[in-house]
Amino acid sequence: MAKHLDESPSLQGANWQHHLTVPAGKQIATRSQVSEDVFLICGGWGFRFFQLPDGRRQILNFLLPGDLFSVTSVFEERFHFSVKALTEIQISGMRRAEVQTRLAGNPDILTALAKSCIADTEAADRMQTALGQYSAEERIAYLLLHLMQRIAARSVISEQRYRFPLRQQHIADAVGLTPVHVSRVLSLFRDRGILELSDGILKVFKLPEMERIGSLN
Amino acid sequence: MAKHLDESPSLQGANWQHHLTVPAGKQIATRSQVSEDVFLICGGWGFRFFQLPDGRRQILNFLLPGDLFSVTSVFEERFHFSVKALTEIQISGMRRAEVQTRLAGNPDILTALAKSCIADTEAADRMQTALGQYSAEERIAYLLLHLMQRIAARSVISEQRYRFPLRQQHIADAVGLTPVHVSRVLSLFRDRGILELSDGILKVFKLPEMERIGSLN
DNA sequence: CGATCGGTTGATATGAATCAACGTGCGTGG
DNA sequence: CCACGCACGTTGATTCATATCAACCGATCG
Repeated sequence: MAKHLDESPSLQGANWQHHLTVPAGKQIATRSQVSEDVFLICGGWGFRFFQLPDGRRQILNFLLPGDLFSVTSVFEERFHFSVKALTEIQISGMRRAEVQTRLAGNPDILTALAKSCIADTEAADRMQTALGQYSAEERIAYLLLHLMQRIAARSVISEQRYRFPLRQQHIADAVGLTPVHVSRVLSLFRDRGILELSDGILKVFKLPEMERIGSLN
Repeated sequence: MAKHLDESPSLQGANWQHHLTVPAGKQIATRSQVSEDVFLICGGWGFRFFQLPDGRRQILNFLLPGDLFSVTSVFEERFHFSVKALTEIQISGMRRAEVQTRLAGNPDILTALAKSCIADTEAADRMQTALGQYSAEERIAYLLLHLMQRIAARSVISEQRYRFPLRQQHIADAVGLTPVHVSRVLSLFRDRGILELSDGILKVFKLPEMERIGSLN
């Protein structure tokens, strides 16, 4: 990645940090790739995934503004996953060495990282549970609820209308179903008046019903 | 937990750390429980899991000697998961406050925690991929391979014979299948001469074949 | 000796995958 | 401006993988 960046020498003293904009659909990082930088999402959506040799792909999570690609990249120079832009996306890269020296001198950063680690671990555990134990309906409801929470934490939402840039293929790859089955389940939810998802907008009509289906307690 | 421990006042100055032995099958920690301690497995096997209200259970991972229950417990006093002893188990509990003060003064501890976090995250990502994308055979082969690696990292193994205390129910709960299907798949592996699993011993006859089935690349 | 637990096996049911066709909107190039 | 291709979603028919239900076995234990 770092190779492509505009070093922006005009901002003197800031060469440990850089920003860039990536178009929708572009792959940003690849498994096994080594990078000197720790990346943060500043705007737009991305996702982290594993690509299997036979074409199957598992989306591990979606990256929203404020997310690091992964807490692990603060310590590990090699990605163990790939990352793609879902929408056009702004990312900020910071030199790992710089992040680490700041970390050593500033306990607040450690606290922030720890918080992030806790949140990621819990989210991963819950998703693992959803994939291992849940039916198709439950998984999809769970994914939507989880993303709604994350969206709502970042922007005010009204009338249960969420900007929602995932295609059905992304939902499928995240919850381990085929796109056609995702389509069927979403149609079912629509028919039952629970929610509607189209044109990048998710509208929720029966939140309690949705929680009954997809909440992981 | 801490309530039950023998405070062992004979070891003066060591009241920030204590050890205990737990019998097989006993639950050690429960979701939402608060603890002052960070726990480490010293001997035996345990597992971390989510219990769903309807009885379903997802085993998140298995805990082997040297493992913390979770890196997150160093920072978070509340467990977001439950833990059970699989075999009889020895665990060591350390006061979180003490761990944190040591952490502040000793970068080696931070490095160790970071390593552990990286390993856990990668393992979780891989397991998530297995659950989302893999067939029954692939999942079981993957789980066994993963555990074999972890066992081999802790003790010399010879002749591809592993001490393996899981019941089929545990395998089922870890990979999201029913015990009867686990039985069928294991029988199939046995019939094909790939491996044999019984009496707490896993014997692997065709490692390459197993890796062909269950390796996550 | 009966009860319980863990595993095996067979018959059947079911949820999701697969295969295929079709519709719609959209961008692109003629 | 139109025609075409392509991405995305929908729907129907069928297949397939795994779950469910049930019976049974052997070992272990009180």
